[in-house]
Amino acid sequence: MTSTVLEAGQSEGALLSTNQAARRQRIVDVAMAMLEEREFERIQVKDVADGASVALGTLYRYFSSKEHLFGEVLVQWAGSLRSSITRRPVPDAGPADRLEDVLHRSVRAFERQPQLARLVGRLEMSEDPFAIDVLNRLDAVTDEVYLAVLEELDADEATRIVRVLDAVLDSALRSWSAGRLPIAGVYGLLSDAVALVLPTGRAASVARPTV
Amino acid sequence: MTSTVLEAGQSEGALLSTNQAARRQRIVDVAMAMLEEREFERIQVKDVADGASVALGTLYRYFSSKEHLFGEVLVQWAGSLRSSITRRPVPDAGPADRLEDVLHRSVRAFERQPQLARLVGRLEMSEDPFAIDVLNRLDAVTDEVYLAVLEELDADEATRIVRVLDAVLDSALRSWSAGRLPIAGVYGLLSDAVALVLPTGRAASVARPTV
DNA sequence: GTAATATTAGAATCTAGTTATATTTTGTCA
DNA sequence: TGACAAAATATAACTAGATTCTAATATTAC
Repeated sequence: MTSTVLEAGQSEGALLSTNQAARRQRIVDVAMAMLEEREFERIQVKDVADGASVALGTLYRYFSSKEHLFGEVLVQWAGSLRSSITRRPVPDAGPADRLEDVLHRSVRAFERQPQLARLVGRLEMSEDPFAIDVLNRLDAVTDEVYLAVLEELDADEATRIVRVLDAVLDSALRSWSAGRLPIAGVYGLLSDAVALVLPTGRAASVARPTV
Repeated sequence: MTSTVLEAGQSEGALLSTNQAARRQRIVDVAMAMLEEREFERIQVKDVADGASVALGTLYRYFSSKEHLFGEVLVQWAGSLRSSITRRPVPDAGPADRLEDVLHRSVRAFERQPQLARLVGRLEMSEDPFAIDVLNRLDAVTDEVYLAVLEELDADEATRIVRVLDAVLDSALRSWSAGRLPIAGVYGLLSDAVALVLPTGRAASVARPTV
C-alpha cells in the first residue's frame, strides 16, 4: 500500500520529480544519521530540516509527522538489515545453530544502531496505522530470513517457532535499549530460547552457553 | 529501596501522617480509575489532581512526575495481580498446563485493564531509573508465580524457561495493546510458546490449540 | 511566459507537563 | 491559645517541541 516514494499530499499516482525524490531522501538520510548520535526523542524535526537544507514546511510536506519520517527511516534500514543478516551464513550446522546465528546477527545489527531499537519500541507504542505498517514490514524481513533457515522443518512448526523467537528478540531488545538488560543478556536469552524451542535432537547441537 | 509510602521531598525517615497517606492514596486511586477509561497519554495530571480533590502542587509533592505517579499505580496493581493469577490453580496437571494456565490468567488480568499494558510499554521506554525499579517489581511478582508452578523442574532450567516466556508475554501484550495482534493471538502465541518450550513428555500434555 | 505548485524563512499556535507565587490551613508545642 | 513551621490551595507562569500558518520567492509544467 504505502509506496516508499509517495506520501501525504501527493496527487494520486503522481510520482515525485527527481529533485523532489532527492530532497525527500536527503531528509531521510539526515534523520538516519542523527539517530547515530541521539535518540529519537532528542532529535528535533527542525534540526533534521536544517541538516537536510530544507525548510521545515517542506519536511512536513513529505512527512506528515515526526513519526512518519522516522517510520520511513526504519523501513529503509530494514532493507539493509536483510542483507546484513543473510550474508555469510554459518558453514554447515543444524537448524538450531543456524537460527541462533541469524538471531544473533539481528542483535548485532541493532547494536550498531542502538537508537533504532528504541525507535522500534516507540513505534510499537504508536497508534498511527502507519506504524503498524512499518513494523509489519520489519517483521516480514526478519521472518523471511528466519524461516529460510528452518527450511527442513515442517512449515507450520517453523512458523510457530519463528513467531516465538521474534517475540523474544523484540522483548530482549527493548529491555536492552532501556538499560534494563546488558547486551550479553540479550544474546543469552536468545540462545536459551533457541535451545528450548528447537530440541537439538539430531544433526544440530554445538556450543551454546546455556548459563 | 523505594518505599511505597515515602517519596520525593519527605524528610528522611519521616512517615506520612494518616491524612497525608490517605491523600496520596486517593491520588493513586483516581489515577488508576482514570486508566479504565483513557490511556496514560490522554490523562492529564491536572485532571487526576482535580479528581482527587487535591491541588496540582500537592500531587507533585507526592509524585515527582506523571511517570512516577503511574509507576506507583502499576506497582499497586502488581500486588493485586499476584493474587488474581494465583487463585484457583488448575486441578492437577503437568507443569506445561499449569504454566499455560498461569500465563493465560496474566493475560486476562491485562484484558481487564488494557491501559495497563500500554502503561507497561510506556515505562519500558522510560529512562527514569524509577521505571526500571517498577518493572523489576512487576517481573518479580510474575516470575515468582511462574516458577512456583514449575517446582518439579530443575531450578536453572525453570528459570530459563520463565525468562523466555516472560519475554513472549511481554512482546505479545505490547502487540495487542497497539492493536497489532488480536487478543486470541496473544493466547495462541503463549500456548505455542509453552508447548515448544516444555516438551510435554511425561505427565503433562492435554489440549492446546496449536494452530 | 504565465499560471499552478513548491520552497523558504520565520513567526505563531498549541498542548501538557512542570514550576512558581501568594495565600490560607493545619499541626505542633510551649 | 498563640505562634511558627510545614502543607495545601488556587492560579498563573514557564517550557519545550511538534505542528501550522504566512507572505514572499523560486520552479515546473504546458
